[in-house]
Parts: sequence; structure tokens; C-alpha cells
Amino acid sequence: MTNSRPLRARFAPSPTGRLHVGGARTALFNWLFARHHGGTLVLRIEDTDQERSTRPAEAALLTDLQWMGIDWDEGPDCGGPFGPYRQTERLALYAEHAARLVASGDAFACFCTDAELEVKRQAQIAAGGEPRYDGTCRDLPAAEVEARRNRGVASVTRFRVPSRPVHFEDNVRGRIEFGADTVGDFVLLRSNGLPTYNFACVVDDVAMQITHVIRGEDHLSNTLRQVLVYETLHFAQPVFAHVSLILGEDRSKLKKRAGQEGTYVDEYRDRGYLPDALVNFLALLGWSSATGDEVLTRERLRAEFDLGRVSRSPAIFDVQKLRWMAGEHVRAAPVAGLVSLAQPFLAAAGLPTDPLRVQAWILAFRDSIACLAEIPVRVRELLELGEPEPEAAAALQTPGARGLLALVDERWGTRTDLDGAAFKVLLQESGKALGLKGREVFMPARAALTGRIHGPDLPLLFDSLGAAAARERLRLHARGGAC
RNA sequence: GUCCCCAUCGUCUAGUCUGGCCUAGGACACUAGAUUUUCAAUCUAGCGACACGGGUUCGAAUCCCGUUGGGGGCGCCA
Repeated sequence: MTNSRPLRARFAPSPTGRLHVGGARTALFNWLFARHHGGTLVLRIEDTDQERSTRPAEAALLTDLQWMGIDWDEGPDCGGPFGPYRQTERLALYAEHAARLVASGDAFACFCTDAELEVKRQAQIAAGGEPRYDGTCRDLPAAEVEARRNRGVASVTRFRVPSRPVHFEDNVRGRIEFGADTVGDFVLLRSNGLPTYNFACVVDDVAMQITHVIRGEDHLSNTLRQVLVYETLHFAQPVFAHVSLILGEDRSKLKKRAGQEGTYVDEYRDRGYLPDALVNFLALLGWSSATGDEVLTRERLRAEFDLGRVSRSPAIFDVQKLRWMAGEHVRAAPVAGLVSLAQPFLAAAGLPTDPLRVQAWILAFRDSIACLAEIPVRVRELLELGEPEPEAAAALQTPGARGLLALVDERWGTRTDLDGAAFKVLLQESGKALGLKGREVFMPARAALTGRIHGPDLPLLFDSLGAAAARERLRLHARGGAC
């Protein structure tokens, strides 16, 4: 169902909690799609659940999206020609359409209570059937409706579901068909006057002239209901695209409830992952580049994104692969950028943040980290020199080790211009003078400097430590020094 | 239970629409080797999959049917 209207996509979260990776992926696909085609992206807040929606959650949502580099053209914060963009601020619109449906006989008042409905549902399930509204109030005479209203009995407005099969075209799945009578009459307006999701969603997508609805597969059966509403209201339907879900390691839907570690976007921000890395990883969950490449910049993602390459089967969120990809992005990032991103993490850990030192640390550790929160951990390990590990102690006991360190110290003399590269030269020359092999000179030096036998390149380590600290540690083990 | 969706290495996937180029390609992880002063990074190699059963066809991972398995929905949540 292509049309020539200008392309408008939307992301419509409910502000009921933190943004989780599934929602983030949906937002990302919409963003990628809109930006790829030069269309408009709308951010709509679906806050009709007053119990659970909060303003702080909404603010957090925007923060998370912005951190990911997902921007929108119309939304609650920036307005737009089809606002307002919070559903609770559009109630008159829903009421109006609901009234139209009631007037045409396509909707009716229902006085059943929650408790009554729940009992019926349980009975239907027990009887081995599908739980659904049984039509109790479907054909109440107008006078009876009036009478109950006058008595002050609470009511909801239900959609009179027509008894006919429904089908729609899905951009990633093809034709989807539902037989007649697969759903019962569903609620349009609650007793408190607020619309339900399936109603508000249709009214708004139409009012906001949305042309493409890209959302999770969990909405497939909602789309059935929504299409019914589109049809009876004679609204033009958008193109639907249902993206498969992201599953947890237990293969079940990644729920908003407290789940496994790493299911919320803010966790990645807090850990100092590069947003482009998360974006890259999420994009590859259910989509792939035609080139087969996997480590992709945001620009390439945007240039190559294509709904036709979105996969139908669900994907499990593989934290291990995300960590690898995050590391790739760290290695590809400009050092200056990493320095400023690392500074807050160092400051929070009470560590120095002067740019030159931070740069030395970045250079030393960037090959082995996935996120910036790992920097202070590594720096602390480096700065806090404890007892040498057994292997390091052994390296310091090798014949010539202490003599070497002493010679280095002696040749170092009063020079103050020593950096990592110069230190390496000094080491090598001293070793040569004593007839030592590469390993015999580097291992004792490493052991003296860090108390360990593994770690980054020695010159990088030297610069990370600073000449003064390095020399101090060297002298500790030079000649007959204590252990 | 019922409706809908899905089904390729442990995981993400290419290939499926437009059957043959697929004795199924890549990536993560894992294993081994190379390289390096060590670790990491990097490079090379190895391991490893078309869920099953029927069709259709000269030929099927690709099309059809069934089975099984997995997921999602079935709310005055979204």
C-alpha cells in the first residue's frame, strides 16, 4: 500500500519506566528509516496509563534517545504542526472519534465491572476457550443505557467488532490474515474517559499523518484491532512493519520488569559505552548490511538501512558480541574524544583528570576495553602498587635483573626529558651492555614498574605512570633493594 | 486452550521473495598457531548449522503440506 504522502514515521513509547534495548531498537529502526528516506520522525508519548506514566520517566526516555543520537523532528519537547504530542493532552480528539463511532452504532457503552469480566475470563479459560468479551452489553436498549447512566453506573465504550476476516500487508512479513471472530469487542474509552492504546494509536497515527508504523512483533494482534478501526472510520492505513522481538538469554521477551543485567539503555550510558557501538549492535539485531560488513558507523547505517533487509525471526541479545563491537568502536574512536569521555569516570573515581595523563591511560588501555568505566579500574590497578605477584617477583630474581635496573637508574642520571620511547631505548641499551636478551630486560622492568607480568606495552606503561613514579619503582628493586 | 508469527553453526546472520553459482558464506565465542618484551590487539587455521517428515521438480536451505519446537497476543497495559 504505497502512497505519495511525505514519509512520516514515529516512535511512540509509554513513559512508564526506563528505555530498554527492545524499545531502543524500535526507535532506532524508525530513526534509520526516516533519516534514510529524508522523512520526518515523530516522537509521541503514550501516557494514557495514568497509573504508571510519569514525567521523570518521560524525561529519562528523551535523555536516553538523545544519548543514542536519535533525534526527532516533532515531539513533546519541540512541538510541531500536529501537536500536542502527549496523548493525555489530546483527549478531546479521542472523545470526538469515540462519539462518532457510538453514533454510527460501531461502538457501545458497557457497564460490566472489572471483577465481573475477570470471573468470565477465568471461566472461559477453564472451559478451554479463548478469553474474550462475551457481549453482555452489546445490545442494551438505549433506554437501559440511559437509565444506568442516570444511576451513575460507570461505563466504558467498546468497539463493536464486525464479524469478518481481516488482513493487512506487513512490510517485513507479507500478508497477515486473521479469521473472523478472533477478537471480542475491545475497549476504546475507559471509564475514566481516557482512551486505550489501540484506539489512541489509530486516532493519532491518522491525525499526525503517519505513513509508516514500525513497531515490535508483539503488536501484531493489536494491528488486527487497529485495522478494524481504520476500516470502520474510513481512514487511510499506514504501511505496517512488525519487527521481530529481541529475546533474553532465556529466549523469552525482554520485559520491562527487572530483567537480566544490560537490558536498559541507561546501563550502557552509565558504563561509558560509546553510543555508536550500542547503535551499531542494535541495528544488527534483525537487520544486516548488504555488504556483509558488521562494524558500521552511524552514517553507513543510515545510508544502507532498508526495511527489506529486516529479518523475520527473533534475535537473542548477545552481550558478548556487544562487548566485542564496543571495543571495536573504542579502537576506531579519536583519542581526544575518548579523553573527554573518560574524564568524568576518572573524576568520579577520585583520580586525576589532566588531559595528558588521561591520554596516556587511554593509549595504554584502549586495546583491551569495551567501555570507559573500565579505565578507572585499570588506572587504579596501575597506580596502586602492591606486593609483586609471584611471577613478577620471580622475574625480579633472575640473574642480572637487579643489576639491570641499577644500570638503568645510573644511566638515567639527572635526565628529566625521559618519556616512554626514550625509556625503552635506555632499557635496551642497558640490557645490551649487560648482554641480556629482550625478555630478560623487559620482564624485570615490567615487574618493577607494575608488580605484574602482563599489561600494556612498556613505553605506554611508563607514560601512564609518569617518569617520577616510574623511577621510584625502579629504584625499589635496583641492586640489592628490598623485595 | 485459542489466534498470530517464526524456524540456517552455541549466538548474530548471508543465502529464501526471483529454485541450480551452496559439498551453505561471514561475524561473536571457543581451540590451535603466527607475531610481539608480556597481556591485549592483529593475522592464519580449526570446530560448528539448513528442526523433522512428506511432496512438487531434472534439481530445494530456497516452493507446497504436515509434524515438532520456539515466541508473542488473547487487559478499563502499552
